[in-house]
Amino acid sequence: MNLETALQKLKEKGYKRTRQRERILEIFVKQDQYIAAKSILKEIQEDFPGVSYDTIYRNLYLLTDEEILEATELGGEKHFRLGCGTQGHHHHFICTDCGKTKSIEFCPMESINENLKGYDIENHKFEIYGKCPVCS
Amino acid sequence: MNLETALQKLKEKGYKRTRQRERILEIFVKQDQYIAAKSILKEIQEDFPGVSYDTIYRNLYLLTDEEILEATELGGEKHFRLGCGTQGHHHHFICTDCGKTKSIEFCPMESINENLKGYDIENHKFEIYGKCPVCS
DNA sequence: ATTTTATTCGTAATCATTATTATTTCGAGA
DNA sequence: TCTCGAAATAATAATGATTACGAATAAAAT
Repeated sequence: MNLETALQKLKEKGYKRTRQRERILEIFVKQDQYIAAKSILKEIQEDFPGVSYDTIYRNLYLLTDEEILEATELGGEKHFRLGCGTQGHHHHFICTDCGKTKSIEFCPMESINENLKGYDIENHKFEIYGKCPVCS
Repeated sequence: MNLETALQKLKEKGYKRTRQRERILEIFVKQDQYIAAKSILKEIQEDFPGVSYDTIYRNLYLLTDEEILEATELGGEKHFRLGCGTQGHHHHFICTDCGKTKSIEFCPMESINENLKGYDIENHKFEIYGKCPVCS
């Protein structure tokens, strides 16, 4: 996803186009990997010294809700990356060192055969963690 | 695993048998499911009103290191349960309303057949989200 | 330009977890 | 049984990530 597509998506939902929001998106467009809130804050502070965690988290969650970003948890911290909306449903291997990912086409929901009668399934998460070839 | 086996295991390693440690183990033996540190603390405080988080975490990690407990992360909190021998590795359906979980015996890692050569796999997560029968 | 409303800033609170230090308890050996 | 040193605990404070809040600001609608 590119910057303009993401901004367009926000505009359609009635969200305002702010400099901070733009800057956050830029970071994700540039770096195709999972990034921690802390790193986002640090990078944004170069342009907006007064930016607060409130702004960072509010936007990260907003963008995640709007399915522009995807979230996961690495080492006790939430990390975010640009969504893969166009590429169809898939999962990821995630490097716990650098945050880079590799797509996994296999989806466990296709193979699962458990008795979940009465359970209303809305979503699922399947992720493999470890070290990528570069980091291992 | 039963209480005596676990205590025996600790004794062999030279760890002392304390009332708190015993009580923590009892809880896990009685409830065969993942439990958060907070819940352990609450239950222990009925017998030992002054027990501190330090004691809880120190023992949970000790027991995990000694492979008596297993740890995982659910909803941003570390959870622990008795190690294999009773139930084995499994995953969860998690209700997004009430937070209750249901065990899923199926593990996608057994069925996956992707090319991950060069990737050092350390861990994985498979969770299904939705509404449990009570909440749906 | 004015108004409306979302968004941000600055700061404080919260929550889980970890660390510190003095005190207590366990249990091995006398 | 008693004593003693090591281990464990209690009480509390610190940390780090995340969330919350009121006042101020900025985007966009009229």
